[in-house]
Amino acid sequence: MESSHRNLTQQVVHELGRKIMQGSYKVGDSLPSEADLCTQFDISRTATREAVKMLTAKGLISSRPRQGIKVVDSKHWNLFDVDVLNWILLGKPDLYLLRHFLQLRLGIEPEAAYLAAQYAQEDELAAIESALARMKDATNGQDDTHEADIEFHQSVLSASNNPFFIQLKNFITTALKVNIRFTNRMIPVTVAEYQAHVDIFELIKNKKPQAAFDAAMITQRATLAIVNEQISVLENKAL
Amino acid sequence: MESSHRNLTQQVVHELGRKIMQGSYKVGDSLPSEADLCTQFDISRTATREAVKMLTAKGLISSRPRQGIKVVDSKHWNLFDVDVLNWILLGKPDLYLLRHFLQLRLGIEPEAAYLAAQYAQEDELAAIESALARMKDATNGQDDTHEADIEFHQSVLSASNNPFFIQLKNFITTALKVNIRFTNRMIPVTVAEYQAHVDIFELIKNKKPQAAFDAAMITQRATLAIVNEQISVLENKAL
DNA sequence: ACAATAGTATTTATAATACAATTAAAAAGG
DNA sequence: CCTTTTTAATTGTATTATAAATACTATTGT
Repeated sequence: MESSHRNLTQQVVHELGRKIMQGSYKVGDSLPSEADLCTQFDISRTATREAVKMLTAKGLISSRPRQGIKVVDSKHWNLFDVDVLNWILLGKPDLYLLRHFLQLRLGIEPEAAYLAAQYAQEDELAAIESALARMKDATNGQDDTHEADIEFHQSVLSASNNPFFIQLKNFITTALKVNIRFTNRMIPVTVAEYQAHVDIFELIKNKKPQAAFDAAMITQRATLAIVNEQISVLENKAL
Repeated sequence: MESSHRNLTQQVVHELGRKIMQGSYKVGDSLPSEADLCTQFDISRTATREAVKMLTAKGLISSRPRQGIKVVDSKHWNLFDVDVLNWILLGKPDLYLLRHFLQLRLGIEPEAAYLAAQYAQEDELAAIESALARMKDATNGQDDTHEADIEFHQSVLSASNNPFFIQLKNFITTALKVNIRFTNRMIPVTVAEYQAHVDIFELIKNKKPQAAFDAAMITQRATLAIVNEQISVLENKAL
């Protein structure tokens, strides 16, 4: 038990949530009944039921008398919930999932840059700049590459001053982590990548929404194109 | 009680969730203790605790011994949860909220159209076309204007074949409903609006991703510009 | 044989009670 | 004044009992 600092309910939520998102329990499958879960986890019905309710609240399962506890259709899953996203990450993300993440990032991030260029306050600009400084250090191996990258994208979302974009920080963070799994480079951020980020920041700072949008869009489309290419190579090999 | 068909826990979840999103309980405020909630709703601790756990799972509250039950910072709220969105709708959405909704729609919908143009299957195209037919009927007063509009936007998201975009159907639906509150026209869809939707559909059907993206983007930017104008009129009046 | 009805058993829903664990705040001690 | 200890408030967990919902089965009437 690496996570005994959390209470019983939370541990069970985590365990069951993980299994559902990993596919151990598939859509339509029944989970063990309350009684069985109690014995399996060796906990009271109280804790079990509270865990079931939390997973129900996240849209993963339903629970009705006589029918039992079932995994509901994935269209009901709250994919933007921070826990659900982490459980996705604990699974085995494939290239198709990475593509899905990138496709939505393509929708969100250029527009976030646009809004940041319109609405960013001084302190929010400073936060982006601070992330950039960490990225520069990372090119010299003095800071963590991936963390700095994540911080940059998060700070742009914050600067949008839109609560919906801010809520999507979880999503973007997870998307970046999935990306890291695949690129899997231990090498530092390249100078070119760093410069692309600096360019976006400058456009935000100088209040050029459309230019910031375009700059973000171009780099995102390029990344997506690479993944699309990888997928078609893979699919041609499979024939 | 208009909603006694739901079980006790769900009723309490709804009641408390609504109050939080309406601002009756503000960020940082304490909710009544478990014991007080039991007496207020005249239910057992079991039902109360399960409701608290569900709201915790949706990121609205935290619950710790001695500290009690508190509304957490709004950046933790799962704003894309279908219940949370409905509670937002039950509040008093203002123009700023409408703008926030439109800003994210601007990110999502053009890209959804782009993906639909790439990946839509026959049946998904048929679904979009069916929504368009309802919109056309609506221009003649033979169908509900707003429902048909919502169906159109939902069917485009479905056609993206991306689970994240599909999950955002709740969000878009709520955004459209908020929009309806403000435009508040009982008049049928205008021919121009209908034609704009037809154009996007044609571009999706003919697999022109970039053109579909641009067409969706243009209409969305126009809508947002109107709201921005309304807000600046309002703010100038307030001086 | 078939359909409608009633009965049965399984599972979750709710309640009530007891005690444990946590922790913020008060009290005690230096 | 600062640190430590105690206290009390609140949630966390367990147990037991009963109610409600509902899928399945059996019965009954035609």
